[in-house]
Amino acid sequence: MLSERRQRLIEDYLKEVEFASLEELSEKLDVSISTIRRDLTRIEAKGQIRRTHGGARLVEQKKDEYRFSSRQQVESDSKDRVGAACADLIGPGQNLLMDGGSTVFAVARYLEPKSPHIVTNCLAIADLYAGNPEIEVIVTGGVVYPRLQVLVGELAVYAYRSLSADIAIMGGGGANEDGIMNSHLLLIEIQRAMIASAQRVIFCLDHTKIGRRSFTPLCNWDAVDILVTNRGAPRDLLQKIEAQGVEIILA
Amino acid sequence: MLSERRQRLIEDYLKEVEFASLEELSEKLDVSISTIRRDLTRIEAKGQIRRTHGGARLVEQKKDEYRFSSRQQVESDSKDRVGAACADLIGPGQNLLMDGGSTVFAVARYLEPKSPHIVTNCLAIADLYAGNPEIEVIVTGGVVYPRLQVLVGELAVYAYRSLSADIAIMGGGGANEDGIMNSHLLLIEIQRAMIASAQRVIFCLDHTKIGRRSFTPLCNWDAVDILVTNRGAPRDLLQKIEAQGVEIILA
DNA sequence: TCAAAATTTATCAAAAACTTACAAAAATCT
DNA sequence: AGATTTTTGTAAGTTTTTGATAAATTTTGA
Repeated sequence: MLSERRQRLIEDYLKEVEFASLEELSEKLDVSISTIRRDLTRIEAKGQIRRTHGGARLVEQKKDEYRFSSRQQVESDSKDRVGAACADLIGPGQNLLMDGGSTVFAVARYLEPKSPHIVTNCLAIADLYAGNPEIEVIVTGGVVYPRLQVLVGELAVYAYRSLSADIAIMGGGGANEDGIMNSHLLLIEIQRAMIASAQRVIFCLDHTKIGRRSFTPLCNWDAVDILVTNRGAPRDLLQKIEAQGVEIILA
Repeated sequence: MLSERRQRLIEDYLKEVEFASLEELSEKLDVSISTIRRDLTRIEAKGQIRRTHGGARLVEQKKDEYRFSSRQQVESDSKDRVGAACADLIGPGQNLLMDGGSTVFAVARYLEPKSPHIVTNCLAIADLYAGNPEIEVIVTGGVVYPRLQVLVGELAVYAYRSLSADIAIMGGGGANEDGIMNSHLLLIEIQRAMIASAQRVIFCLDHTKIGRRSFTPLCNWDAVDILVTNRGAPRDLLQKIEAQGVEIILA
């Protein structure tokens, strides 16, 4: 049986029963438990289900308001892998500052098991965990920037300035050997406040962003502790970045 | 058995019987008391149940204002009419402060033609117009109050305090001839800041709220300019409120 | 109020489940 | 057909969950 066909069947089955154990799926589809594990990991990356000890459960679908309709689709596989790899770096109960943007949102989707404390100016992230009492979410406040569904302006900057956190998880519009760039001054103002308030700074940029230019310089690599990206990013550029003291993680 | 499946079963069982002892659950699910304890602790963290000595009981659902999903259905027709009537009071381009709660959300749904400027601590309202460039939405910031979809705490109060607006549109848990009440101190703190920053104060309370008590007094009728409610509210009570200088609008 | 009984919390070893690494099998490409 | 890539199953080591027990706490009943 083709793996893709099998994964489709698993999804369908989970939509019926909500939960399934690995053993149950293994018997039903007549493949080993390991194969089921791998399948579930892949399906999870697409966001439809969530793995648990011993099985998997269906993720209740949120309203489609936050679908990042245009961009998320394009490189969603890369973003997902970067998101999962970045989430691995987070310890349980840490204080996180989280940016807007689809890549950072992909990180957020994998954070549930870490029970983090999240401060964000991204409405989608706030919504993601709004009903989950195990995860404390603080929203910065600010003016809603319609295109990106993030909060910008004085209130947002004020909120980030007035606290300190373990880690800032950020995205960007592009990066080259000089540093990171983003598309809008309003966003940069906020990201600078985040960098200033966090002990460690992690940037998540899928491979399409590495080597791409954007409008305004945000910061140079001195300010960055870790860069999470995925295979496909130009090797030579990554080496130049690494030489500037940035730890690079390839998903 | 999967731990997550077991926890779901415990929830379901408690919804039937309201209370169950540890021993009872242990036998029924065929796991040790220790395991049941751990399960209950986890379920409690989600807010569905409360542990007691020797067992656990279902948490009685609050019948107050701030409870979206379930409550919204029940009196949605009343709330809708109140919402539409309140929206009629708003002029184009006015600055509004908007509370959380399902009745105020109903108002928000009718506001689009007015192109208002909205300041809110309610995530649902922020979502509603997040993609609409014609309506400026400012989010106050604050800690997400789980499953109520509102932001509370210092940041929210700070945001409301630091600006002024034409109208505050608010909800509440109940009202009688002495004034308006709500269910939680955190909410009251915020509502008081809203009242202080708005020129006019409009309360939207469907008929089930008029004459009902809630936990904590919020304000008396002096602070209120307009009360929007619907037919079905007790006449004598409305007259007493009107006598205190409140304009009453019956949807 | 005190002491006995019951319940909870903390701790630890065993069992179950997870991850990673690697070799065999299947599928795809040249 | 032969080489390369992808997929699958197995095995070793790690983590999580579970059940049992002892110490601390709360409740009960005189």
